[in-house]
Amino acid sequence: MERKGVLYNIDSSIAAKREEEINQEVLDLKRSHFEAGKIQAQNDLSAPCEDYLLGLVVQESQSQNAMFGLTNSELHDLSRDKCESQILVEYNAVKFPTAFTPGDISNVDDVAGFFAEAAYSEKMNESVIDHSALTSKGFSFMSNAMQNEGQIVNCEIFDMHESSAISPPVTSQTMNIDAPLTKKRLRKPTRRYIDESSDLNARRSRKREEVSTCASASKDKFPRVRCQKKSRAESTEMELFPEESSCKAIQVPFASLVNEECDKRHASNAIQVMKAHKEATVVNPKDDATVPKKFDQDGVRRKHHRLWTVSEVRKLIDGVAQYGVGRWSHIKKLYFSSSAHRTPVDLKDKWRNLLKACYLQKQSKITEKGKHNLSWRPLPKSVLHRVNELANMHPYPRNGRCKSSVSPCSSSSPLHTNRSNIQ
DNA sequence: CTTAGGG
DNA sequence: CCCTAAG
Repeated sequence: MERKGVLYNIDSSIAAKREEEINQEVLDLKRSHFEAGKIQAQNDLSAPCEDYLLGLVVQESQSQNAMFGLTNSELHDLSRDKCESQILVEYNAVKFPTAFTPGDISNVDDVAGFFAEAAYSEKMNESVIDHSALTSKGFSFMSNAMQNEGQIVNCEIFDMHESSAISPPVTSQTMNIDAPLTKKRLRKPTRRYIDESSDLNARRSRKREEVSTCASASKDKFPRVRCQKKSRAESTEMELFPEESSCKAIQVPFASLVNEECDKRHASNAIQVMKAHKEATVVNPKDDATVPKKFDQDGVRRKHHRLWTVSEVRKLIDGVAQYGVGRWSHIKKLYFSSSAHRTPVDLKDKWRNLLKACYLQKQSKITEKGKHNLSWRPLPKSVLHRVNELANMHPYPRNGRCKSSVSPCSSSSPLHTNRSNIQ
């Protein structure tokens, strides 16, 4: 208020006294207008004020303006500010001690309706309308005026439509006041339910609950709905993201697991096809497809199926070529040290599967059937060829003889050393 | 702990 | 991939 400073500089006592007089006049007039029901909206609130101030200023212009050196517009602004703020602050001080601040009322659509409703709410001393309801209404009102997100978030039990739909007639206010109350009574257990469900889910180490900062009108309905309905979609969506590198426990319902496995198989097939395409020329694409593991509810039941990439298969083949079949731990240390998964047992199983695939491929080649099994089709022919060679050179212990007979020393390049001893 | 083998 | 027996 620099103008006030100007006033005080000129003559503090006179200025203060004159200001008080002006404010008092404004307040009295405004109150009389309001109580007479003439003020019903923001337009009505400001219009009489300005009209009055115009007259006041005109009147003042002869005496006070000359004295204080104030222009008409300055005085007009000064008085109008006080007119708008103080009268409302006074009312708010009575009705809503904490809900209002001066100046927030500028966008109010229906002042009279709001005040009338407030008065009605105050009249009802039933326990149903507790102080929180009143306060929340006040906050809601203010939020509506300010369009402030933070305020709206704080006011959780409020429906914006009801506020904007409030109309001056007192008869309709019972409906307006009853609707939020019933909703509130219904929503309270909802919140508890949300907490409980979220705790339950957290205890099952499943999904996290997102805090919704949405400021929409019906946001109060969202948490419960999302908490229940979103679980299915969100669970599948969450597993698509790699959690921690250690693949800590995430549990999924069995149905979800199955479906996702199917989806992953398709996706990985596409990836493998691409890799096979690349593999023709490129050496080793560094691609450990980060597929999250799956665990069962009781703990580490089953890792999610991590599909073997072509590069992994090649690494495995190289390892087998170098160390021989059966020394899976060594192969794992040398070739799969980077990947935490792929235990030696996994390598062994994969090798077994590779041999099986190779055998099936040979069989299908013999029968000359065009239909290939989809499971091993994405494997490039070079890989299968090498598997075949290694299968001949290092026959699987179960099928062939003992492995020591064929792999006495780690032959670095087993390309030509394969005699057709045992298929 | 590692490996082989069945499921 | 999981589980287990055997070394």
